[in-house]
Amino acid sequence: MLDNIDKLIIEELSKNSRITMKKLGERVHLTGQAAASRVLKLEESGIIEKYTVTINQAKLNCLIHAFITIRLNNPYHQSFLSFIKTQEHYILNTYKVSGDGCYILESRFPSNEVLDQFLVSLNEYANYNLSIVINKQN
Amino acid sequence: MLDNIDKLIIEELSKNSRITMKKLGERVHLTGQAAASRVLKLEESGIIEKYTVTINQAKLNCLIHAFITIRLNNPYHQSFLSFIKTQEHYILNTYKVSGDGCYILESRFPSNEVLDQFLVSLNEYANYNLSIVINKQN
DNA sequence: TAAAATACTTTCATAATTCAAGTGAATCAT
DNA sequence: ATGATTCACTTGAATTATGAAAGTATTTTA
Repeated sequence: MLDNIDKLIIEELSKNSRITMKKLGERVHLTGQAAASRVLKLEESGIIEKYTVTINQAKLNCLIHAFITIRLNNPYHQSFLSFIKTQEHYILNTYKVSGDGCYILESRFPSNEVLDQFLVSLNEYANYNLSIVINKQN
Repeated sequence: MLDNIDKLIIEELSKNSRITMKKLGERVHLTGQAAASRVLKLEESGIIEKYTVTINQAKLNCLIHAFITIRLNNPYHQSFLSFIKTQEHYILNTYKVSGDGCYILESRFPSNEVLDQFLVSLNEYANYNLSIVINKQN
């Protein structure tokens, strides 16, 4: 289904999604038009989901990066999930998981104070386990 | 440092980093040229780190998405970290964390068999705790 | 083996980008 | 206060990329 050229295209777009089709074509030994039509197919097939940007959160004063494992005692998750939706400013990702917890949240906070406030509110809905990121390995 | 227009620009680029500068300008009521020069500044200041693409891993036959919490018994992490580097095909991200574990790995595997093999190898270096993602909440 | 489909190239009109020059407002030194 | 500098922007023009259409060669299908 995906040949080597498609894989190269995905690799190049992962490195820099704003590359022009012409240059992308050069990298994979195709014309810009041929590259563009392959990319269009990758989009239509849903393999390429979206083009996005990675932001240095620390420079935006979101210094605290944390994973929060959630344990819910009751089977009614909706109120917890609704609460999380109100906090979307801080929550990068919410994963429903098997294993130790019910959910894993990936989160960003500008300060310990804000994190503390969040955790106090969170505690009304769930027990949690906090892992603060010290460093992301390259 | 960042005004509202910059925030809007970051938001738009997060939604679609392949937007043309002309259209991006329209969204924030600027000319394409002005939008491009703001984007350039965001890049030079390091706030925009890179433009990338999100890929539907399931469609690439990487069906299993898991978080693995790592506990190391000994203080010599290097052999573990070297091992992880050899497995980069499966490891999306490695975070050093405070809290329950020493590291959190975000990983992708094409099958249970491959995951099993990985865990067997991993066990030579560390104890772990596996959380398989059932679902990512929108 | 003929027809159809696929993946590509070439060509060209259209559109976006980039560069240079110019405007107006805010800041700064005198 | 005022002239100079800087800043963020616009305008205009040359350069470059895109997208559509037509054409080619190879593979697939019936």
